[in-house]
Amino acid sequence: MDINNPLYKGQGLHVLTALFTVDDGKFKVLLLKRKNQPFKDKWTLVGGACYNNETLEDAMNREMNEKVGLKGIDFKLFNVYSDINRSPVMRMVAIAYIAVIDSKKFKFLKETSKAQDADWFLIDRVPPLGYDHDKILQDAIDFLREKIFDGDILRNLFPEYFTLPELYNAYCSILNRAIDRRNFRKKLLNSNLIEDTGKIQLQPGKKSAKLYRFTKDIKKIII
Amino acid sequence: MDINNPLYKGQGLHVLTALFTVDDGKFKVLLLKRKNQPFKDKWTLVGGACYNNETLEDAMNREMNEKVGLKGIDFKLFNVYSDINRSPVMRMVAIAYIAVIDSKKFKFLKETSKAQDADWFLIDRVPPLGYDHDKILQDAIDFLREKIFDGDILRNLFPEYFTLPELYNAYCSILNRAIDRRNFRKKLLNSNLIEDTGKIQLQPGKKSAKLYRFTKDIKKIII
DNA sequence: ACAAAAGTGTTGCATATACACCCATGG
DNA sequence: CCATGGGTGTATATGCAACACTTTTGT
Repeated sequence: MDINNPLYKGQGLHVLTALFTVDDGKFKVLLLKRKNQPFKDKWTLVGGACYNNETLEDAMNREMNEKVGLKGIDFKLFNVYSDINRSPVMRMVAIAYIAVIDSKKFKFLKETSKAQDADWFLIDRVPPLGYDHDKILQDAIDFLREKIFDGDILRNLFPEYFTLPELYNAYCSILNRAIDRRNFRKKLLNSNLIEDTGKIQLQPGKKSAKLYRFTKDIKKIII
Repeated sequence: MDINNPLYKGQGLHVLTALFTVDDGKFKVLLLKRKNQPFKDKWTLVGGACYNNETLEDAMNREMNEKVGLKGIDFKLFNVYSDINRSPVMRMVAIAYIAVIDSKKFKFLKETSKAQDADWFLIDRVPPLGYDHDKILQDAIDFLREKIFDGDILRNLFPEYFTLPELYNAYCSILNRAIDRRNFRKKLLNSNLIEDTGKIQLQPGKKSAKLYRFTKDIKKIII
């Protein structure tokens, strides 16, 4: 390739994550309020520009830390966005990831040097977003709902132990519909996705529940 | 973003397609022999750099035409590759697509201004490729085999009519294993992926076979 | 005793698999 | 009549959906 061809110049890469949680039975997405132009003061998904000396995954980890103070999040690629004018600053192609985390174990920062605010938003109370993030978020929701039974995409929502009713409620919240409890138990227990830990969770005011965990061997989703 | 930050400069985008066919019952991939540096004289997948005034899809169509003279191919995203040194020229992130076409209807050019040679290679007779295309090709094969029953990814392999035995042979070639013929028929005919055209193909030396076509409404694969 | 949540089985239906024979055609 | 390849049905197993009652615990 001719590195001096002007058609190759001035291209950049965005990395973005639609970062979800289920908190108090509610399906939510983490948004941040931008501190800088473009789209200053607008809410967007978590992300930013990839440097030329890092992989996309490294960039996503760095941005997650810089913008909202989160580290060690697993994310999965789900799409790529390349409309020429999706950024008003320069040509930026967005690589879009999805992640689901436990909002009690992964605490975001309300303000950082790169964002003036951040918060969990109910999925049906999302304000208009900057860039093309409205569409990207909707695609991410569709992707998550489509793939939720196909792998361990909820692993980081329950990084340690969990009871089946907890997992069940997370599924129902994300899918926004009731699932049959008995069928859900059978399906999950017959999969090799989760395993019994032998431990019991004593719950005040409730019957005790068995504790499960995600199995170590990752069952990957091919995007 | 600070457009003058040197960390944002000098990034480029590759678009690549692992372009497959089934020809004479053999699963093959289209490779081209590079005319220019880097990797001059090496075989690679079809692709090239994306310009800053076109979408990735436009770039892929243009490269497909420039490098091997093919137009109007449908391709699907399957992965992204961002190792920093995957190109020796500059930082290039590769967006990788997959496509399957009818080698009798889509004729490639042996030589173009951008490639000194091109050819279909048996999938198990692929020479060492330039860039990281060996890995990308292997990922593409895995993806295709994983998704082959989930959508119309073979639509362009049979752009018009086809008989069920023809489709059956394509599946077996790609999967590299025998499928039960009766079960294959039931599965495909019960799906709404293909439909009977009412036409019959008279075949010299064989029993006539019904002709089918892919249905219009595309059943999309969420990548 | 009652309220709240955990836990458990069966049946019917749809889909996937395994498997063998008949039919049409050309030579 | 035979070789080639197209076309078909049945039986079994497995996965999915619908459905209600019992157990534990705290109040």
